[in-house]
Parts: sequence; C-alpha cells; structure tokens
Amino acid sequence: MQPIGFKSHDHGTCIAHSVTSVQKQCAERGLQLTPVRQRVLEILLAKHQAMGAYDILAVLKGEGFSAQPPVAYRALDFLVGNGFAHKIERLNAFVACSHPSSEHVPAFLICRVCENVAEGIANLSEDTVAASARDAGFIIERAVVEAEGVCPNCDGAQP
Amino acid sequence: MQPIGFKSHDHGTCIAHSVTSVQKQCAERGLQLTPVRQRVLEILLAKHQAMGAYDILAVLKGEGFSAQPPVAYRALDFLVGNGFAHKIERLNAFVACSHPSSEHVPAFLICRVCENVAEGIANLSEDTVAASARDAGFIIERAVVEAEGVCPNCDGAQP
DNA sequence: TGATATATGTTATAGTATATCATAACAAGT
DNA sequence: ACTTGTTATGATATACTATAACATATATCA
Repeated sequence: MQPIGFKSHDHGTCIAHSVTSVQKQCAERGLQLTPVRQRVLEILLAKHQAMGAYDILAVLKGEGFSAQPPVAYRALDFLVGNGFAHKIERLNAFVACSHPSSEHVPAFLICRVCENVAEGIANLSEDTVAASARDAGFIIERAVVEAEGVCPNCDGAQP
Repeated sequence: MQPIGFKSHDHGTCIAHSVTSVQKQCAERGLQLTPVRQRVLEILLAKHQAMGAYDILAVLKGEGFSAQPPVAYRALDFLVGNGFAHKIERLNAFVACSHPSSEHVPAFLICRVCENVAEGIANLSEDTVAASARDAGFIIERAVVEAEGVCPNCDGAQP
C-alpha cells in the first residue's frame, strides 16, 4: 500500500510479479490478455513513469504490431477499464497500476522534475469530499487524486 | 464551502458577486483583469458546467474579440494561474472557481449525465494521501480530486 | 521620454484521441 | 458444415486540444 515509485526495488521481479498477477486475474475474470495488451502492460511496467499513447506506439512499432493510434488506445482502454493501469489526466499519460488486485481510489504523486509517478491510495470516504458529496446528494462512482510536487530524489537537487 | 453546482440558487447574483470578488482581488494583487479575461470568466460563470477552450472561443467569436485559440488559452491560463478558475483534466475543460478567495485543494464532482460540475474542498492533509507522501518523502505542491458520478438531479432519471 | 515588462494579434503546427468501416478469429447453436 | 453472435484487430481519416513563434500594441515606472 506504499508508493513504490521513488524507492529502489528489484524491478525485474516487480514486473514479472505484476504480469503474472494480471494474467491470473484475467483468467479468473474471463478477460483476454492478448499479445498487444500484455505487451502494452509490460511497456508501462518497464518504468514508473507515465507514458503517452504515442510513446507506447513508438515502442510497438519496432515489434511487429500495427502502429496506428487505435492499437495503443484500445489496449490502454482494456487495461484502464479493468483496473490494470490508470490514466493520469494531468499528463495525458498512462501508468501501470501498482495495486492491481483491489478496488481503490488511486492517488498519484507526480514529480514535476523527473516525471516519475508513485501511486498511493486515497481514502476519500473519510475526507471532506465524501461529506460534500453526501450533502449534495452526489453519488461518486470513480475518483482520482492527482498531486504534483517534488520527489525525494529530486528535492534539493533541482529548483 | 458547500458545492453549489447542483442546488438551485440565484445565479445572477452568484455571477455578479463572483465577478466583483475577482475584480477586487485583481486590484489588490496588481493583476490586470483585462476585457478578454473578464469576459472569459463571465462565460465560465454563466454555467456550472465545464467548458472546453474551443467552446469559449466560439462565444468570444461573436463578440468582437479575436477568436484564435491562443486568445482563449491565454485568458484561461491567467484565470487558472491566479486561482479564479480550474481546469478539469478529465474533461479537458474549465470551470470558474467557486471559492476564489482561498487557497484550497479543489474536489470536483462531475456528473456524467448532465456534465454539471460542483466544486467542493478536499482535506488531503488528513487523508492517507498525506501519509503516503510523507512516507515517500514527496512534497506536494498542488493537488486536485476529480470524482465522476451522478448528481441528484440526474439520479433516477437516467442510467 | 524612454526602457521594460506585460498583453494581444496572427499564423502555423504539434500533440492527443476517436469515428468509422473492414476483416479476422473463435464459440455456440442448428 | 453453416450461420450467427461476439470479440478483437487492421487501416484510414479526421476531430479535438494545446502551444510555438513572431509581430504589434499597451501599460508601468524609473
């Protein structure tokens, strides 16, 4: 449940573990993790940075996949729609989900210097947000928190 | 501090009051609320819906202002940069700020049916988000909460 | 007044995302 | 086997969003 984007960790294992986990969930839920979809997930997992759809497309291009925009957007729609990735609206970019096994309100910590992204979990239900929504009679279906700032690796080093 | 987007209220007064408030703040802070800037603010205030830059441009077009994209984006940059409006990233659209007199983390309640937007205030400092950021050593400079769902006026009436 | 900064006008272009139609692959029922 | 339904992919074109770059004007102040 901790953000992992700014800590050093065994990233090879991190990737392998995530892919396996997603494969398992797809099997359980009757979802097809087709080659493009899995490859896009792997591309996202390769960094803890957000990637634009066209960045992903550029990677796919050299690998025998069709490289038209809809290819990337469809794969991303699948991943985002099923909770395996998130879109960071502020950046028009995508990241693999760090907590793919549970429903949650993702909270992104976006470093404006190095552009790395860590994903935490927000607990809006205990926030004033939930109270406002309740008072207004508004039913929240999905939510996201996007926070921009400076990560520990960049703090001090850069403006 | 309550969201007002879904409640009936005297909207004429609501607009006039907001404009006056922004004028006053601009005077105090040495900011120039030029004709385009004020007009864009008024256009945003006219609804509690988010408007795209090109929607705004279309309104300006009939009013003797230049209607090239940079005109709208510059006015919006001014308004957003000084806290008089917000950008809703999820919609690539803009709304006038409902609480223009104080620093705050805005929390948008976006109705996916009627597209109206209410603005509440989040208190992330008491949320798990703040704890995650602290643990990670991440310094949050700006943040926003975007929640999508169904407003009381649309609930029941629509899917 | 002149120097500097701020704001606007204008053209062109970059970057992001989707609509649309065609084709393929596979499963299920007849 | 044959049709039908469903899901995924291929491919083209286009819509939508945003900014770069440079010219001109207007404000502000030493």
